[in-house]
Amino acid sequence: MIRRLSQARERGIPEATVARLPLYLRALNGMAERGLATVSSEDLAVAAGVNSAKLRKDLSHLGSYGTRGVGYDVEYLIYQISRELGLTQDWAVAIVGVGNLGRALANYGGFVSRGFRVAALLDADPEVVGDHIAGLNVEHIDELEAVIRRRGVSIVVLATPAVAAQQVADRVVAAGVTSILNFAPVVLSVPEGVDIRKVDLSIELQILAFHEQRKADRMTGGPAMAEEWPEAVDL
Amino acid sequence: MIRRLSQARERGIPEATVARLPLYLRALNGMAERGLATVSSEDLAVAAGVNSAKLRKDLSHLGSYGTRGVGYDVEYLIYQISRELGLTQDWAVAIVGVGNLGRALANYGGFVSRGFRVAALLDADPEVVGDHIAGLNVEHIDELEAVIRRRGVSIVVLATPAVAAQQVADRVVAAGVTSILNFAPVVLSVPEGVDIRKVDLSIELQILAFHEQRKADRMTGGPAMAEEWPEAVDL
DNA sequence: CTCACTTTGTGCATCGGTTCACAAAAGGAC
DNA sequence: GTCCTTTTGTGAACCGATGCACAAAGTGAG
Repeated sequence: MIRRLSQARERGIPEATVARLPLYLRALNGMAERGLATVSSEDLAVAAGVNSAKLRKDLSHLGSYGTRGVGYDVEYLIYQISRELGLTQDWAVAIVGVGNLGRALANYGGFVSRGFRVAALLDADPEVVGDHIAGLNVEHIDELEAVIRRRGVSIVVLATPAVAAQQVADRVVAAGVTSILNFAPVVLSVPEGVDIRKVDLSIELQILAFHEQRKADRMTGGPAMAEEWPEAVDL
Repeated sequence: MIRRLSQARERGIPEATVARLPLYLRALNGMAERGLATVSSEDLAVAAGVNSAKLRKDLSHLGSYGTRGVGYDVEYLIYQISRELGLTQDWAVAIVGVGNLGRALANYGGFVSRGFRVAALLDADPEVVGDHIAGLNVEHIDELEAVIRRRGVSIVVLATPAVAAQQVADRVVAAGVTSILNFAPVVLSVPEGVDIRKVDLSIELQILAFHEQRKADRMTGGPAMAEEWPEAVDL
């Protein structure tokens, strides 16, 4: 089963594909646990909640890892996707901000799943510094740069209040980190080359509300035609 | 300042635009607090972290609310976006699953921001049922349908373990809810017409890891050419 | 070997979204 | 009023992603 670097592999996997690979990986892991040896694009697509043509095109960007008439070898595909995502190595993650959310993240099992290890918890509040959470000692934010350096942290999760986020981000970037997962509801500004992903609960809710309103409007026959300012509006 | 339903407004705002409106809204609220009366597309775009052409096109889907040579009236635009997103009404949200994450969400201030109200907390564990969190009594999951009905819940946040998520989703949908925000790492299957948004910490990390690896590869001059199975791989 | 069947990998048309670049509109100076 | 400056709103080119539909590649039966 020798494979060469096919024409499809010369670097450059579409962003949309990258975002779906973890989904495939999760579905495949479930299948491996249930003892399946091979899987068709159709079955895997259903498990991952996408259509099979898209799945095949996605996988084709990694290489030609399927067998026509048979499907994909589950273990082999798990390995290839893991390698492509960089999960065959160990990533040290630091969580900054140990409020409710930070605590939840630290304890979140799936976090540590494959390849990731929470290596540090940091906070500015002397009240929580020193606490033991998920087997880790909460350290003071002053230690940020030292901790990043000493433990080889390459991904930082920001779970601070909104006002502190940019400041922490600046320090983290200055310390050489180029991957940030931001839970604070602010638009971070970082230099070229630093990747930021944002998770924003409030935005997700607002998008849902938009569609929910749409559905309600459709029932009652269009919106209430209130295009203008209402007579009294609280500013 | 009379405005008619311009040609642009006949229903149908692009999904990508909807996803950015909350961002604009947040930036505008900050500006309103700082007392700004009007704002140019350029300034607002910078504050929201997008480019100004995109911002103008997005806003043009809502109607023609700017003034050439001047910009947008901050308060008026806040009102229009809020109305479009359905934030002028009050949405009752139920959180199912009061583990670390559910607790964090219940206490999350920005959650209640504008238009949203946490109306119920539910869990299956008798140990946590009855607890008081964020001013609410945690109720037993058996009460799910009754609570949804009685309190007019229209958006449900799933923060349950993965194995329970689909089951809860089914019940929630059967109870008439058509908007779900899912934090459980599973692909939910729901009938047509039900909107699901998914927040998945582990997937976000994996995407970051992919890019981080890319950056590292670029430094060291390409990947290690390990196309094949390694000699020994733990399966 | 041949034939029937399965399933991958991909060329191609299509679609939605982004960006450029500019005409049209508004305001202010005089 | 005219002219100049600012800034919006949008047509049009572009770009990436999606999905169809099918040839190519593999399996298995006879």
